[in-house]
Amino acid sequence: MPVVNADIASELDKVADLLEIEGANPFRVRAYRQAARLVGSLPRSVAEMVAAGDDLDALPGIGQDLAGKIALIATGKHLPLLDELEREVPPGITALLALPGLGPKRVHALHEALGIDSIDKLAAAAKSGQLHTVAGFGPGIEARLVRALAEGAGQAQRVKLATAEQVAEPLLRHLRGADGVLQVEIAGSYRRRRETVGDLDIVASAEPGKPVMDRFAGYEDVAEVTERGTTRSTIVLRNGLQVDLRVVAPESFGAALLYFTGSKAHNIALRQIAMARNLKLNEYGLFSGAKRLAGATEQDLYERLGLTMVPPELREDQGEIDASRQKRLPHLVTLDDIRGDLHMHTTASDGHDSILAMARAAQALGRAYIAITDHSKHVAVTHGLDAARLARQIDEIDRLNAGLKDFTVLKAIEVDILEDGSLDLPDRILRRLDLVVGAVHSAFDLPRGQQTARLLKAMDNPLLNILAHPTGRLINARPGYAVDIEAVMRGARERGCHLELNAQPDRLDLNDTSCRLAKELGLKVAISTDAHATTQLGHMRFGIDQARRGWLEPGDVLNAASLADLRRMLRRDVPAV
DNA sequence: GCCGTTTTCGGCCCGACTGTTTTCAGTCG
Repeated sequence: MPVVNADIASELDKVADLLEIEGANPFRVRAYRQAARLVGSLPRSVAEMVAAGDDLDALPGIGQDLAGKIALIATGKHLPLLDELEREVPPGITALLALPGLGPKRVHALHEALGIDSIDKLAAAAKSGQLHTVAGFGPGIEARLVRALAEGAGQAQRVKLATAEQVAEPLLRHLRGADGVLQVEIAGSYRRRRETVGDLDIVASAEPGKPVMDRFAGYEDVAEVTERGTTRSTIVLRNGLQVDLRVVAPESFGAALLYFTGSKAHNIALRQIAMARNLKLNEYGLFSGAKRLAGATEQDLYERLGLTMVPPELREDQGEIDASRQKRLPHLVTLDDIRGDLHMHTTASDGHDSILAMARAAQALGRAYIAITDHSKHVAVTHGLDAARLARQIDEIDRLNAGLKDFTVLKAIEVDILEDGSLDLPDRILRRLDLVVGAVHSAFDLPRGQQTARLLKAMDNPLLNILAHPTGRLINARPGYAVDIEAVMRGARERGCHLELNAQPDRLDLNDTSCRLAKELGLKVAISTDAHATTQLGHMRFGIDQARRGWLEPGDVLNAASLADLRRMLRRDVPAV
């Protein structure tokens, strides 16, 4: 069982947590945190890089020492440093860091004074009123901890982007209606379009002395106001989502938006560029001494730092700063580039609308073509199609196309990839289709090698064109099946197959880092809605968000092509490479 | 622990808010 990047990242984070509680050099702690973040976001398997003899210390922020430690973890060995730290600091203690108001110093103090090394012991101490006997713990902090424990804090889960949008947009409108408000934008990971968000960061500019904070705190959906200042306030909405609002003067709006959009790593890199020029960058602007050089817009700030404006989706310190400096930023795909949609269902299987309804709705969204991809028979609960029913659907689509103007419905299927890698319908019927989308809906728990071989075997069938939701993950609900995604991508490229970025907000599969890997490997990605109703055709935008985070340009996206070009690229007898 | 057209040593992003304080440490983003 190979060690996956997320496991390595979590080991490194654990080291950072424990070092922090021990009071280690904060920059050493940061080095571990940055390494964890880097490893967690690498598209390639670190275990495989180690096996291939790649130099890990060529990675930014990884020196000889960390390279050695990462290689150790990647090969399944124990990290002596971690063992040592766990002897000194009880491992359960790190869970305390997740509580609001508890950082390394206070956790350390609690452990020293009362021997608290777990949430349970903290709860007991709070209940018996011992907490305020610890130096630095007054009634305020005690009350806050008691409340957090009662609410089961420490388990806050990030919410899906689409879910966050549902509460964010009305709040944004509420703030825009406030007296004296000039500009309001949502920043943070929401603006970077991460697949999930931990909280919302809102930046506003306003005329001085206007009651914007009152408007914010008085929002009807507020459960609690946890911080209330003149320039910064924090509320918790009734659904548990925390929202921060920062209000600045108009001349600082761009700087504040830049700062609160992050990511943190991107900001730090920008500040270092500013420092190298003897300038100071903060949320109020870019300064030379006391003189403000820029601040009203992000564009000005980037330009004064010798950079071109970086789209928020790329601000992860993953090479975008160098690309910006060299004017080599990608021209990211936009919703307007999308010409078609290659995965959707109808009433024939588990969809809610007819083929014609889906076609009309897609055309109204500006698409020129769609593919109808109902399930095949193996997914019985969806009333999947057998060969005979698919044959009738083919005829129905032919008749329908004859009556459509400037729009084409492609005959297709989402055929099940069975456990042995064979397809759920015979070639003789698949051959009559315009394209074949294949997907796994069963046997999720195969060993990694076997799952990978299953997908490669499915793609061996020259009738298969697109591998749908390639990892099978459901955000916040189910990890993907174990699979060597890079091997699948290489296999797809050799065979002239393509991979899907499923745009359902709970799938987003391929994810952003896999998209970037696909691009590096020269593989085209189909961004598809997998719509089960006309209303879901709009989910395309969530797919676009992740594609942009994955640096994809229109030329990397299969369904940004015209129908004629698409048909050419779907031909398996002429490999794309 | 990392890193280097100012450095192989001495730096490492910066500010707001809270609570517990009499001028600031800790936490957070």
